[in-house]
Amino acid sequence: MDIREIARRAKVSTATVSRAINRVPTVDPQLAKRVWKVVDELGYYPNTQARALVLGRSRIFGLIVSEITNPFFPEIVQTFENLAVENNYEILVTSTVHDPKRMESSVRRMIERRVDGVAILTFGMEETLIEHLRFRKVPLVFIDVGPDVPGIANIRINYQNGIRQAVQHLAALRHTRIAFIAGPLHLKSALARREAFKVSMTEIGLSPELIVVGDHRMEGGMSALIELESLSNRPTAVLCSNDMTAIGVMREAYDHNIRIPDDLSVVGFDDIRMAEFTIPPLTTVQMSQHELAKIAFRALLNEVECEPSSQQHHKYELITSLVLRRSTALAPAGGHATTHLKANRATGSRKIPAAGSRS
Amino acid sequence: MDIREIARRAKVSTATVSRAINRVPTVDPQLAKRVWKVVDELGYYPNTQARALVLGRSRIFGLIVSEITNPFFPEIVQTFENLAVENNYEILVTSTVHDPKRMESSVRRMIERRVDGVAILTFGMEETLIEHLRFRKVPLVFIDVGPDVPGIANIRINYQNGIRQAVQHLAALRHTRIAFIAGPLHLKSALARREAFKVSMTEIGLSPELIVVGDHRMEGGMSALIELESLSNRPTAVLCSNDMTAIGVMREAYDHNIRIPDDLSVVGFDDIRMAEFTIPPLTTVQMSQHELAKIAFRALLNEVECEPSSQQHHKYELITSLVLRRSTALAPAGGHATTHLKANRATGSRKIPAAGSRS
DNA sequence: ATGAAAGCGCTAACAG
DNA sequence: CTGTTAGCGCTTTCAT
Repeated sequence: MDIREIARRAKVSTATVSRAINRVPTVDPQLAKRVWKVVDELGYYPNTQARALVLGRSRIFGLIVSEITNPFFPEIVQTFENLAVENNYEILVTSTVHDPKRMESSVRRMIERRVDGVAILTFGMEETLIEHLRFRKVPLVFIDVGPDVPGIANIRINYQNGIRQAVQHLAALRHTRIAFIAGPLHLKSALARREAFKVSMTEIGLSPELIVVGDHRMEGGMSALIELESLSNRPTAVLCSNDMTAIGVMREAYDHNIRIPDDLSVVGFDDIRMAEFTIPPLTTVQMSQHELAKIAFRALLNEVECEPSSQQHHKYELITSLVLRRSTALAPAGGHATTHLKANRATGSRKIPAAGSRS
Repeated sequence: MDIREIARRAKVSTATVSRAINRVPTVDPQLAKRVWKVVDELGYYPNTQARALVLGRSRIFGLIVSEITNPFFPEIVQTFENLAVENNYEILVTSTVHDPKRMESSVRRMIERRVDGVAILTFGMEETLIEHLRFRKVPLVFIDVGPDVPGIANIRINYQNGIRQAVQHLAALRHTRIAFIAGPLHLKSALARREAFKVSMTEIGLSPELIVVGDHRMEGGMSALIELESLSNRPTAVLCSNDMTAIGVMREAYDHNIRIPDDLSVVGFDDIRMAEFTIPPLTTVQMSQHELAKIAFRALLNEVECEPSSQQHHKYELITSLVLRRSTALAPAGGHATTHLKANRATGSRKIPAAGSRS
């Protein structure tokens, strides 16, 4: 069943069918109705591939993510898809799963399907692969790490804002020994977060010395906490480079009978959905996945639908900001309202040897 | 840059280029090499749309899920994609987000893009939409709820196995008042789980009377726990229709100072990734998302690549089974090793009024 | 073994 | 306003 069949049955030419379907205004309403009638009766759907072939535009946007199973991404994919549906686009999602081979195949598949644009929302990406896309003049949008060249939209993340809020929130809670668990330092995003922590601490006269490095996974958070707790000047609060790390910290704390937030305040970063569901609910720096996806999609759409003459600024920014939940409290050493809780807790045994002089 | 350009530069016909690229064995190795050289130099990638148009096969599989943000699905999408990449397929993922309009657009998009098959891994789906697909003879695979007609593969989920294990595990721990928090009962899957619970209880001489209904979301688990705790014969263990419900139960329990598993054992269903990360780690019935995706993909591939003559049985089964973590313990009323913990806990205040005679 | 040419389903000139 | 027709980039007979 193709456009010719419709034409035959409606007793018009294929051109008219095409025009009717695409709602070209100049077509006679009588004929249009006749066409639509047949279309509906037969349940005809135009073949998008053929259409793409002649139009030279596929109406597909590519979306490359690190891995869809990372809780940071599903929200992004969903928003991206919603926007795509609204605008009659299709999306082609691929995960790189941190594998160079997969990154390559991701890019290849995008090119083969002739996508109209690609959002690369991934942590780290081979520059050479990007060249393939650039070479073909495929509109691109990057998060955070994109090369700073014309024709490429970059979404800059303002890490400083949210991290400053987090640090100041903790400071206001009388914390002075605030630790930071960094992510893998070969990632620009992890590096940027750590730097933001350093300046935020320095700004308020605290020295950012308690920094250990994790891996942005729960395991890294778990071992980081152990490391931190074995220090002589243990922290009373810890800011994590992402939420999974914070979840690892809370899990390890649970195993060692360290109470969150009474004994230790913890703050995450990202605000993944799960952050609401942890015990206790996680106070974290939000980097809105919804906003991010929205900006990325708009950037792509803008690049595609507008003339290349109207070269937009190609600069987009995403602000981060703290969302308060229940994983932070007044510093325990201060002798405040939390004191009785501390006393209560003292009956529990902490399994990590206390090298320093807490309590 | 198209196949003609390659042909021109390699001084062969487009037919030869096509044959070389598709590794037709009869092509002269000399020529093939010449072609490949040009292809590599120019970075040529064949246009998949054009290819699909002439071949009549898109090499795209559709994957319809309820919502990608539901933690049950990302794992499935990832596995499905991995398999697709291995087999040179593309995937077109759409979420229905429980919206009839979106279900319709999902199906329409699948048809428009001429997918070679669709896996409908969703909870509930309009029958009429499925007709559109069937009408076009698109190979289909369903989870659990598919109509039992030829040409449609069905993945039957064996709920009974895992749920029986869960119930017997709880019973072995001396629990007798075992509650069940069901999912939305208009879903076949939720219904099946509840039925499995009923027979599992009955099998071992326990009456399945403590059943309340949730919504498969955290909120439902939270209010279900409140409901359960206000009963005169409060349960000592609760089996949940899915993991999100269990997480809601644990969260509500935390707020009311009910300790898991000391005061209340909880078991989930699904074994989503998050189940490992909860506090405490959740004992749950695993319904392997990895296996599910694998079966679905194989079913589709089988349907597409094999002659319709070799009508396979079209029946696939996924077994569920219990995975033990740390959210279950001996029933508190039994006077066992947990007693001292109970005494300890007694100092904490339970905010839900104790209507019955626990303690 | 290779090339010429037809055609996959659709849209957009162009003519009428 | 409508129809005829020439491609879009590719694969595949059918000749050679």
